Amino acid sequence: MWGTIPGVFLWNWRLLVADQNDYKATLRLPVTSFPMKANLREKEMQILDFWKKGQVYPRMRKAAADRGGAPFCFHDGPPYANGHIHHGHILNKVLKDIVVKMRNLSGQPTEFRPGWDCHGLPIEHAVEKEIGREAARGDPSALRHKCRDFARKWVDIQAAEFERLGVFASWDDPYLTMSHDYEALTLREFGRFVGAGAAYQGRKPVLWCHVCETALADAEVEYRDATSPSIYVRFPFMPSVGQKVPALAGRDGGVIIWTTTPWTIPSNLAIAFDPDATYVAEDVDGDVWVLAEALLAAFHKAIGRPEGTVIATFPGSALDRAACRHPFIDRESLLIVGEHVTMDSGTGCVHTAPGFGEDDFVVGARYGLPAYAPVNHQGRFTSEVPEFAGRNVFDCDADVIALLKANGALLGAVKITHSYPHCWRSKNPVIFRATPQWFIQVDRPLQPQLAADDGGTATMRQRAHAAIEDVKFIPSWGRDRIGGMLKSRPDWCISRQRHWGVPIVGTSCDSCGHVETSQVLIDHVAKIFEVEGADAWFDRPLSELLPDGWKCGKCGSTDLQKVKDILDVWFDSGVSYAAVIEARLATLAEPHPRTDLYLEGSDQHRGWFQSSLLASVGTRGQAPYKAVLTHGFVVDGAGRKLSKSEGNYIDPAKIMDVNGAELLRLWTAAEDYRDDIRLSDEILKRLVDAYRKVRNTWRFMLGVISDMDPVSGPLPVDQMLDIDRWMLARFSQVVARVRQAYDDYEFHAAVRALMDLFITDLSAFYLDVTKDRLYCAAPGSLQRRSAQTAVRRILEGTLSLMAPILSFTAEEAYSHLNKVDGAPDSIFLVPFPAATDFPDDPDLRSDIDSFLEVRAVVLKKLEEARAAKVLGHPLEAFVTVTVKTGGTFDAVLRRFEAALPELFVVSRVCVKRADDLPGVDGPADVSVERIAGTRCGRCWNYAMDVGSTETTPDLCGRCADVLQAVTS
RNA sequence: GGGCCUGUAGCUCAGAUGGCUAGAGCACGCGCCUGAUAAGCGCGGGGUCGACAGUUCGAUUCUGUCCAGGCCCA
Repeated sequence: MWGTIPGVFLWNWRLLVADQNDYKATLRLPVTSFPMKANLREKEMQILDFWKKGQVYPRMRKAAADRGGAPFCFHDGPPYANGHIHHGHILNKVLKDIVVKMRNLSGQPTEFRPGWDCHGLPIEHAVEKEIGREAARGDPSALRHKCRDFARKWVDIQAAEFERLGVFASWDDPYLTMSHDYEALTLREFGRFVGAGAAYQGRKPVLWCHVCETALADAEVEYRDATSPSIYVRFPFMPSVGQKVPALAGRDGGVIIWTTTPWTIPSNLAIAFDPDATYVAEDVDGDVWVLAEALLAAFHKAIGRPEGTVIATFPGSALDRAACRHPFIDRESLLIVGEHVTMDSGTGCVHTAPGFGEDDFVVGARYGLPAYAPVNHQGRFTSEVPEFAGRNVFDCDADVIALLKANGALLGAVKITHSYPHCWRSKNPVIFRATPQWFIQVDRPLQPQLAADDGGTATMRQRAHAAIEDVKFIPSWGRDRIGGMLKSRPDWCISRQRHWGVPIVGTSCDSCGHVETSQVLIDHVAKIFEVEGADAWFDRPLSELLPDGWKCGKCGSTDLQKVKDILDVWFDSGVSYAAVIEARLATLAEPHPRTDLYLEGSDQHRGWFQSSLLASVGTRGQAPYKAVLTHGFVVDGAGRKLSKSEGNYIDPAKIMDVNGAELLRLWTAAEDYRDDIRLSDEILKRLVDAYRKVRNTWRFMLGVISDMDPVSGPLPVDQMLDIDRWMLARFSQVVARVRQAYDDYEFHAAVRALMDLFITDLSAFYLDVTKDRLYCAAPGSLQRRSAQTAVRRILEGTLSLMAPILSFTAEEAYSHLNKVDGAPDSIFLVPFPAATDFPDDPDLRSDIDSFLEVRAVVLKKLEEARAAKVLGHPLEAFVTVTVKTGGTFDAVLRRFEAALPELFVVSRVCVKRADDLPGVDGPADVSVERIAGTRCGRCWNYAMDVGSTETTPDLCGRCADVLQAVTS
């Protein structure tokens, strides 16, 4: 153990008779080496060391396995390997730790294999900053090796920080998304989608800087004010408009759009309406204009023309799939509807260029519109737009406006200043530009064998919806949340134009430009990755990576290049089920094994919960998990998000420094994680108080039982006193409640049930009223052993039940317990008690409940007597209780009559009975007076028989007997 | 702006198919003890159940709107 002495106390028998005036030495006061002051900062380090050296985590799992429980499969979601851990990580990992410990102690062997997400932009950025941009661009291999070192460094740091919290996990065997086998598997999983035909190349607008000639991530964009043209443009009706809205049949007119990027007008393919908003057609000097009713006045003010006469009113949905004509290109502009249309500004008719806007792309895709983007990587128009070919798009704004004007389509043009995205490096305004990307198609029918449950015809989206019906969400609204996102999500764009990740393995042909990949190619390269990692794709020439005979599938050329894209990191982590869990579960008899639990913050409904679901449904036809538990975010005492700049940030390192990790563990468990969980100084203070209560109560219990031999000391239950048996019966209720709370993942309810036990039942009642027997009764007497038996069993039970939460303190207290030979050396090897381990006695519990009602009256009367200075200590009281003859309370007091002074902690109790209790509201009429007589010098009771023994005139009969027995 | 969620004493949490003066523990106040002592015990004060409407004989509990806050989108 770690430098403490087990709490066996050797009584100094000679003291018992040393001084008749100092009877204190003849009492059995609590004795323990378990200190009151926790000194957690140092103690936790010793305990961590004990756990590590003692192999407690693996032995805990083995102990559960040896007991034959069904394994529980938990899967850790990988945090991102950059930076120190913060509150969110702590909350998440401690919750997982509680689950893992609770399952093991319940008898289900459970492994916690931690993981880290190692690829991706943030790490690439950090490294790029370190080595300089040019170096990073020039040598992707070197960049990747630095990224690998960087991620490895943070994995080690975070692992140490997590371990410091007392989290039991396989820290020396984590899974890393950058390990060779993981990278090989990630590629293979991509290969499965390729093999199934579910992965395709398409185009999608991404943020693009034409100066840097590169795609940008959201994080690489900063918003600053810019001046842009603001124009209103009329798109002339085509006949289909009149067919949809009869009032417009045969009329000249147009739909009015507004935009601040005139250069995108040549790429317009559609105009989007809000399907539920009201639109009007107004006659303005014989021409009919269509726009949203809500923006009519603002529009006319902007163009400086009075409103016309409204000739028709209709919902936006009325024009769905009608069409207008492009103002200067011979092309249709389809009228469509989309939820993204707002009435904030413009006309409610949104100019839609799917190649140049995210929303435009998504809504356009729904109508089968292509991501038309006739602009090259330098931001210049291609020859597809002959009017502007070769010119930078921003330089063309004025000419587009002029062209519109010449065609009579321009209704107004002004300059506005607004917030616009800029490249964080070149500081230039960026554009959205459709570029070639790789996608996983969501609405494609799955391979029939994967959708067998749905008759073999379901799409991936449909199958995903069906799959979550069979998942338990905790809380249950998680299903609605992920379901809602699933419903409207576009195809999964899995490519990134970056270096630090798993490459999309494929070739592009120098001769014909054909880009291709296949499952055969991928599996071939994956074999190389298994040995060398994904770095091989960057380090080796293509010729060494291709299978024999690989050539362009279109023209047969062998002049090929590597595809340069990498996979989205969400794909990496999304396949973790396949990488980490699947092989382990394959040994089970279940036909479609799934992980028992995923446990992450609620932001992961969009993140890992969903990427894992899609990755698994697309390749296995089922969800990877049976249950999904989500927790809220850490916020301050007022419910606001934590932020260093707001000054409401409490540094977790500081909390650990002052109060130890234990307090953060208690905080995690005590708060209801389904909502956001709050952290403030007051909350921490309250938790410190609660912690001390538990610690002191354990300390007292350890002290009280220190002289009882754990083998020969305890009494059989049927020999125990009523009140001690009651305590066990009450504890059996608590065990049931706590274990239920654990099973339901309601840790705060478990904490509450245990705290109630400690405060209300143990400290304020049971341990208080038992003190007389524990201190004064003869060592080895039935009275003492009866109480000690109850205390010991409850101590052991609560240490075990509390261990998943107060892991450090439970372990520490357990080390101070005098144990049976061969007893486990760690509390984590002691299984949870079962409720049935403790004999319930409903009649006894009910009687004590009634008794406690009477006790409340007595306590109140004692308080009144104290206030009136009639007495101080309750042992100075003589209590008379009058109850109604034949009632419940009569029977109850009769049952406990002999023990009443002990149970009220007073010297004498007289029970009277009456047929009627006039003016009494409550169970009994109670009166308190100061007791006459002499106080026993040893037990301080004012007993009737003090002085009845000649040799000890200052002792009561009981104490005289005790001393007599011990000394003779 | 949209989706999902939350709002009961200073703090953490209970609670009610709508029905007696809305509960607990802690904190706070007052007191006791000094044989759990940087402990232990007792008593007490404290809430317009986020706000406003509606349904109802009756709402904190149901419905709607609003306010405040959180996550994810836009």
